[in-house]
Amino acid sequence: MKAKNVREKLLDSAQMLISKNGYSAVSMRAIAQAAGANVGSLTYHFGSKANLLREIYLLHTGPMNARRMELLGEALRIDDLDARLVAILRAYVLPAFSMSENGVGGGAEFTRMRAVLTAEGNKDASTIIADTFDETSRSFLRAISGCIPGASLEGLIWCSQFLLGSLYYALINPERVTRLSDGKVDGANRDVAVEQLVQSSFASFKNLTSKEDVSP
Amino acid sequence: MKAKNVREKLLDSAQMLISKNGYSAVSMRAIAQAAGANVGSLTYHFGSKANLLREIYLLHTGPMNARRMELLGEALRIDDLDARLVAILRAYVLPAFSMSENGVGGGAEFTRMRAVLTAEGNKDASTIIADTFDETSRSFLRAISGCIPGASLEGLIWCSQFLLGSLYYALINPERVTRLSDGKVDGANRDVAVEQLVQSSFASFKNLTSKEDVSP
DNA sequence: GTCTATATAGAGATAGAC
DNA sequence: GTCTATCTCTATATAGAC
Repeated sequence: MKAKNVREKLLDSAQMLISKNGYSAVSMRAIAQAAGANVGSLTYHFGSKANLLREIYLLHTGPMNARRMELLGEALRIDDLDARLVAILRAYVLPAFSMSENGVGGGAEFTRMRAVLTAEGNKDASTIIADTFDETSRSFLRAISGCIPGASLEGLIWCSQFLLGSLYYALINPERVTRLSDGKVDGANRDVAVEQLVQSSFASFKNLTSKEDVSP
Repeated sequence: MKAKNVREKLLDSAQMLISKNGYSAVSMRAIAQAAGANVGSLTYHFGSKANLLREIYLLHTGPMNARRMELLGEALRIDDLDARLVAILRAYVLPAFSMSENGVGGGAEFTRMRAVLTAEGNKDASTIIADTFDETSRSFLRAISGCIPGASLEGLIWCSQFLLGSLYYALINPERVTRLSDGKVDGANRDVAVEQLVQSSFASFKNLTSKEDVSP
């Protein structure tokens, strides 16, 4: 835990506030205040609010996709198709929920921020988000497809869409889990969330297996 | 398609704009302009932006939950557990995707707006959203539970969380489906989305069936 | 019931002192 | 590199004409 300079503190505060309240609702003043800095320093370091957002993305996208691809590579070495599929799904989900040691490469807060930005459909954000993650998604789609003989493209695409939606919502609204279970299930427990998500989407994907193709 | 008065037009425009861009990003001016009305008329009819949002909710929540509960009642009359579960899931999903004839009672745009508001975590919104839908969710949870012998509460809660997340994301980001499939799958086709979502979550829920309890 | 005009506050961004 | 001060624009909300 080394001391952070103002620039890093500003990036942290921005990510934290935007992931919680959305991009439009968070003012540069609020970001500066949360970082214990001044408004002027924001424009000095980043020039504009849109560019501040871009810098946050640049900090995470590369490392996060690298982690995903590395875990995917390991998963693809598994022979058993079911075990491989589970490993692939975990490779996709894990980096979205937890960061690497150096504090970049994904994590729940960054993912939650992405979820909020996607929902807002913000112009500043969409140009940045655009296809940053699509290449990785395609690699995972191919890998998943290889585990499910006879699955239709339509089914695969929709299931992967539902996987991402489930992932986002688990981070956006964990309170609902706790509330709906009368406190018996903790929505904020991310290890549990990851496992439940992996199991749930595994079942969905497996369900796509061509029904005619059940020869042993 | 009867002629709409200014008040109704303002409600429509507000819902449309907020569902697309988020609550904070949409100004009262933009809402008034989209409705072909004046800013002053907004405060006259609704008093404040927060209350405008409340009125949109009041217009939909009652009828939408009524439709869901009616469809749920029909589903519960089905004897076969698998067929019943599918019907229950469809009863939950359908009203979120399409309105009743009178133009209220849910629909994709209203649901999308709810998704965006949840993501933004907006204060004005959260007090309104709060527990408006929780009672319905609880009824569905009980009904689903009755179809899956031996399912754990934890599994049921998480699967229902993933269902809602999938539903929201299907409406928030349909472009991703189209883009990821190179145009081969149309993310905007809501009939298909509903069926894919029902099938996918059916498989997830069924997967919760206690493995020990497979006596015929 | 709907408009124009306006009050007040806050936004993003800039210039220049230190 | 970080601050203060300020410019300009836009926000919500209000008051009063029609």
